[in-house]
Amino acid sequence: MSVTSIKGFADMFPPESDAFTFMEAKAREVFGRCGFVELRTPIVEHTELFCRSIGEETDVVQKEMYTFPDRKGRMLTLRPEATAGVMRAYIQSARHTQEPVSKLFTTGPMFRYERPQKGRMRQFHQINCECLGSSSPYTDAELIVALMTFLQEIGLRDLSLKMNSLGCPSCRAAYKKALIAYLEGLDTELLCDDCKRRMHTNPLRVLDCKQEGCKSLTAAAPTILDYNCPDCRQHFDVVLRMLDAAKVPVTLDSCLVRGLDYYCRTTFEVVSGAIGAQSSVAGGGRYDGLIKQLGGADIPGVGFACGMERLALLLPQREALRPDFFVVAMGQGTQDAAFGLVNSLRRQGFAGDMSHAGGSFKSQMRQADKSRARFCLIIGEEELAQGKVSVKNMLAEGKEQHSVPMAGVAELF
RNA sequence: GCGGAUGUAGCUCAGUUGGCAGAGCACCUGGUUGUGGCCCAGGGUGUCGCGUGUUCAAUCCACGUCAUUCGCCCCA
Repeated sequence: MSVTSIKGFADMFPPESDAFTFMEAKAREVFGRCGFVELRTPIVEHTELFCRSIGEETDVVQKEMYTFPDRKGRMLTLRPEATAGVMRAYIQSARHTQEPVSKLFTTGPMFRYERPQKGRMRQFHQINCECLGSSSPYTDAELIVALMTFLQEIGLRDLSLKMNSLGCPSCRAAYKKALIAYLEGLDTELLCDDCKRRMHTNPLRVLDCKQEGCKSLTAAAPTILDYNCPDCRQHFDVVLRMLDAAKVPVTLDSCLVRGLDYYCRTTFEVVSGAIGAQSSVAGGGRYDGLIKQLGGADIPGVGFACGMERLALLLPQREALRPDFFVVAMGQGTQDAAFGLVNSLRRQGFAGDMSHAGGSFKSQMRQADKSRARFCLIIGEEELAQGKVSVKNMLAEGKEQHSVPMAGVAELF
């Protein structure tokens, strides 16, 4: 083959494409029930938007974005995540002047230049929900319950919800100080190279390091929850209480630190033990300062993103849809009648097919079987002459078959 | 950006101290002028990823390269 797809960019045929359609439909249904409306934003944005929202120092911005100049030299970027574009659209449309709280749902492809591996593509797909305009902890809880309901309704089990509270800018600063003091008190030579650097630039990320050495060193580190100020603590307590009331099991994880700079207070992540190294299937949190930081009003928000490729790896196998019929045409002049019958049935809302290539009777019967249709509709010269169709139930064991008028076939379904 | 593994038929994979290229599945045809699945019999022109080297001879050895994949990292 001369031209192939780009590394990390996948084609999807059934059953994978069916799985994606299914997930999107379920998401619209579940989140729609929870009051979310669908927002579609462009795939390409000004590069600056992502630098300002995700954070200039993050890995995503530093080395993972698809950034390029357009024909007039303006720097554009293929969105690496959805939240920034949603915020931009929200601010640009002055949505907050039309409604006090906006609940927005969006889905589509995202792009990051990373090394592909299981559950990680360069073009990947996310389902996103953002709730803007409410700082209530009930909003955090509602969003998380909606997410867990969605995951349950697409058939996922054995997921765990990890939660943490990063506090507000002021109490987080106090925690950072304490954490740095703790880290400096350790034998820092035992930390990995990344963590030696990170402990000053972004000390919270040291907690999230996967290296065994770092893990054991940080096991006794001060916990961010202990440093949450009374307001933050109370906020988080209400969230946890509401999740408990909603029977959503939660695991507190003081090491859960999100990779994007804009998060504060509630953060959460849904992980699976069953899909390899890329185990995080959904993640999100509160980002109260983000809209203001992007030039909008001082409006709070919470949201999450859900990785569809990773969900697809966990999705239980679903049986493919069974068509209602397959028409077999045999003999002179039968193909026109068969073509008409297929169209008529399809217009009545039934699903089915026929072979346009003809072929032997046996060949057409094999196609009928392969299509998994419930009924095989046979039109031969004899049937044609009588205006009838022989109907064979393909799911029955024996040779059950009977003849019905062509106009009355649909009644059998 | 860094490591490991793997590239042989449409798919999953065998294979040879270096000597004519294999299986299962799938697909097609037939066994039955018009009855699928099960069974049986047939049906393959594969640049053995690509390039270079070693050799009388390379799918096999060496080097390079590209691709895929699993990890690291990062994140959904």
